Amino acid sequence: MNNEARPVAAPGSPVRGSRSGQPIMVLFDLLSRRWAMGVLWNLSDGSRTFRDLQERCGSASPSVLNTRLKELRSVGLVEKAHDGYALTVSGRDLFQHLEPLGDWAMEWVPSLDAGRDS
Amino acid sequence: MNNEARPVAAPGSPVRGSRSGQPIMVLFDLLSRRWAMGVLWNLSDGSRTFRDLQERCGSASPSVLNTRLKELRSVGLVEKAHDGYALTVSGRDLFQHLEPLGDWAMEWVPSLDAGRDS
DNA sequence: TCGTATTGCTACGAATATCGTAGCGTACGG
DNA sequence: CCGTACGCTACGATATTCGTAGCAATACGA
Repeated sequence: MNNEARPVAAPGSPVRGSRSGQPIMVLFDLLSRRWAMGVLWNLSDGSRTFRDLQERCGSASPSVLNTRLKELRSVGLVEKAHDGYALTVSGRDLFQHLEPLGDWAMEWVPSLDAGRDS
Repeated sequence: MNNEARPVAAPGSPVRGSRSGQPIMVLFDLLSRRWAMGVLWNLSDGSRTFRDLQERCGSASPSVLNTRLKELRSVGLVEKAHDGYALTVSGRDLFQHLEPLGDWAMEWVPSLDAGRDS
């Protein structure tokens, strides 16, 4: 199959090219997988079902979504709740550091149009 | 060719599945491309040459690196300096929101080993 | 002027990741 | 039963990334 959860981290050993094994690169490696951040973001305000999550992530394919969920669960950022998936304590902790990006993005995005042509 | 800079954003229109067009999703879409965050991170403490960046990014292939650089430049986060590449003002601004992740990662990574087997 | 080193970058086939769609098995309500 | 929603798997088609080779331009010393 193609949607196996790729190993995450093992800091100090090369993962997806993060040869340095620096913690931040391990984290970037994880977060830069498709929809990883989107899942954290969408779980931030409460637990959601698999299919709900799917919609909110631009109809991401179930295989990738499931893969991301496995990975995020394997590193203890996400867990299963009786009513779907939810952030763990450290998941919420990480989200707090992601949250400011939301405000930043809202100021940044308009400046994109500025340089877009007409 | 394969290493064309993919369009970034156009908030409101679907990009790589970010159907919502929410600014944060536009940003996530950009940042989750391979090495995007790594480039920002490695440029944070001064300008670097193309090849220097390459090394620091786990020997990322030149094609991807160049593609990322094009994209990051096209959205005004990175610019060419006489001695390589450097963050722009808003690039540094964004980095400030990324930086706390470094500390977080250093506390988080050890907890990964804990649950890794024996 | 001739190496030769370094730099920025392109080319391109092979390897991976992601998408899109179909569909299975379970649980629940009517 | 029947319909619906759920979590999730299967799998071929696409898209992205890797790995390696190599070229043009610049800089440096011999």
